[in-house]
Amino acid sequence: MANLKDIAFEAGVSIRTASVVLRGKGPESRISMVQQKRIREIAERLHYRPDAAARAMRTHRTGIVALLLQPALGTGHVPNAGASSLAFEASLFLNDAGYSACFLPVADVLADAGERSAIFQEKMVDGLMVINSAPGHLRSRIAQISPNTVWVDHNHFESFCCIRRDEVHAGELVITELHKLGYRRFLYLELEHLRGHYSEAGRWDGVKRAAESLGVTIESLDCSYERLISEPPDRLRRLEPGWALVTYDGRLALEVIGYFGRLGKRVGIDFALASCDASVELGGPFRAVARVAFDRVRMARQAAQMLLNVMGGDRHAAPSVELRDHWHGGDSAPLAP
Amino acid sequence: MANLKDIAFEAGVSIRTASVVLRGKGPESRISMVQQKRIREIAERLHYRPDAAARAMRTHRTGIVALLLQPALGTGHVPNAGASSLAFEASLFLNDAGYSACFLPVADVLADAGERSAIFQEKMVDGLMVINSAPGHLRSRIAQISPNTVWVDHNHFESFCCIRRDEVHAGELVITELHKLGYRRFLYLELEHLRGHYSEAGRWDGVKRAAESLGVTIESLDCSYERLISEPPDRLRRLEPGWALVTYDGRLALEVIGYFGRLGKRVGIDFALASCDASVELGGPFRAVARVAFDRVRMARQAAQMLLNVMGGDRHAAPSVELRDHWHGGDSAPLAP
DNA sequence: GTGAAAGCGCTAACAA
DNA sequence: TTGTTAGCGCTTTCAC
Repeated sequence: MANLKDIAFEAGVSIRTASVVLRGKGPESRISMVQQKRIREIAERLHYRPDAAARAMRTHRTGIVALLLQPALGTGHVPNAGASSLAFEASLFLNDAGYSACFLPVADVLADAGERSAIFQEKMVDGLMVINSAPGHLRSRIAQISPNTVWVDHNHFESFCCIRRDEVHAGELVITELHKLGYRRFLYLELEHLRGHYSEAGRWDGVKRAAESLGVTIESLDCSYERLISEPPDRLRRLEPGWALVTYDGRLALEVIGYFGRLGKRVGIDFALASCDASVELGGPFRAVARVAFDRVRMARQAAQMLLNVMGGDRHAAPSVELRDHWHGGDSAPLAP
Repeated sequence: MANLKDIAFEAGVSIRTASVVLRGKGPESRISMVQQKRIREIAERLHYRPDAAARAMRTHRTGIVALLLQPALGTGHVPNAGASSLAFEASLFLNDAGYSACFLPVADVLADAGERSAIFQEKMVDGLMVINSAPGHLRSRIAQISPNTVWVDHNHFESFCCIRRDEVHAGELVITELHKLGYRRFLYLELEHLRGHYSEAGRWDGVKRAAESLGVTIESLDCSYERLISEPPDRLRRLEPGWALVTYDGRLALEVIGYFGRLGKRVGIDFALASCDASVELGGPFRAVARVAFDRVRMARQAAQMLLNVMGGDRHAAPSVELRDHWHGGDSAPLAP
């Protein structure tokens, strides 16, 4: 495989000239257009491709960032749909800026030194994006890997380099919007086994606070995804008309639809349903379920931009933000009967 | 940040000794245990982390592999659930073998030279895994990037380095199993706008062939995901008892459930349904839908192992395979009435 | 057992 | 406007 020296030799110029031209810095260095064209042609003819390692060694920039993800509950090693779509979208923005994104399980960072992925044992990444994982003792480990870290949708939240959703607002929004539709009694469904993610407390806080300030009835019910099917709680079966079901996330909403569907009950007709989160699970035929919308593309773009700013050396160009979502009426929570 | 020279100086040994010890080759080089321990302690104290770029430059191995993915229809830039879970699982196996996986859109490879991601313009990856994408003119481009390529679930299939599902068998299996349950009339739902993926022809071939050889009735119906909701085909509404619905994939099955659910009809009770593919979309409350199961973890492991073999220099240790799935009865297609 | 030194391919400072 | 050259941090051969 041809290298710069070969190109330079073939073109009868110095290595520097070849390097400058092939990096696109020809104009700045005022190298004649004829030379530039010739050198580029020769490079192409010899199938020249720069050696990323050599460049990285000189410039102390690898062009690689790591996106840390946490496997979803009960799915082996695959992150939940929301986190992975966020990662894919962020990855694209980073690509456009010349970076490549490695997707890695956050557990690797916490592992003992010898067990960690090469990418963490070695000096390899220019930056890090931690997505949607709960463990708290991550910070010091992360700091050792790269000072350029952005925390996305994470419990850890400080003045800079953090971006997440305003979960309390999401909870409040669901209740106030359903209240406008005439609902006065709410049953909030949350996960039985909490992961310790801030959204769990946040959404319930918002829901409860809004219900209290509006003076309406709010009950809560714990349920695991699986139990909704294997032993559906009595409280659900006894649900009377006029009550609105509010779920912690899209997955629970889906389970509810499945549960009632098996009884021949129709969402939005026989019962009202809204979700605090519009994750990808609520796509497909359930895209019209009432919920707080969440623009993951926007969040991904902002997160990527923050990381780019930080890697550019300007931490202060990445002030933390909490994003607010808007209500998406859908058709699963029509006017209260 | 400390480098090998610092460690060697601090320990009063040569750079070579430090290098050998810290790479864990101490025993082979018969370096005294005392020295080894001392050097490792010093490295830890100085927070030594090897420079991946320098190592890569010397060894001509970067430890990076790229996983090429194709965005799903209508989802912006996110691959479908099946492809991404496969990628995540494969990524884990590669991690264990010391590699880090960059997730990249396959479109980058096809882009013009200047538009391609740095990772493809430069010499950066040790290997490539192409997952589930249809474009045919990919091969020559891929060959330029890395000779170490494994094709997963892809139209391209030759003697080595390819792994995919036996789609014809999947189609046959659905029909023969439903036939055993007493069904004699089948309506096959497929996508209206084909992507050109081999599974589209394969599943239909299998379904049709099995139906013909069993001498039963088979009809097919084209439908897009969206149209199933906006303008549901008349043929579906007129579906009589005794017919079994067979869908191309899980997403279509989900749309069917949604469509009938809106009419208050229950899957597995009011109509029979089976899917040729059990993608992640059919998780959650719909995990019991009858289908051909598909063990993506197994496929991911095999694909990763093939890639490792090829990168190890032994292409012949990676013969192509077509994986067969088994039937998963579920509860959506009970004994025919 | 250990050390000295060459060199991987590239960039950038300096020289001409 | 272009060429020369010193390293970046590591691995590895060879000499001791």
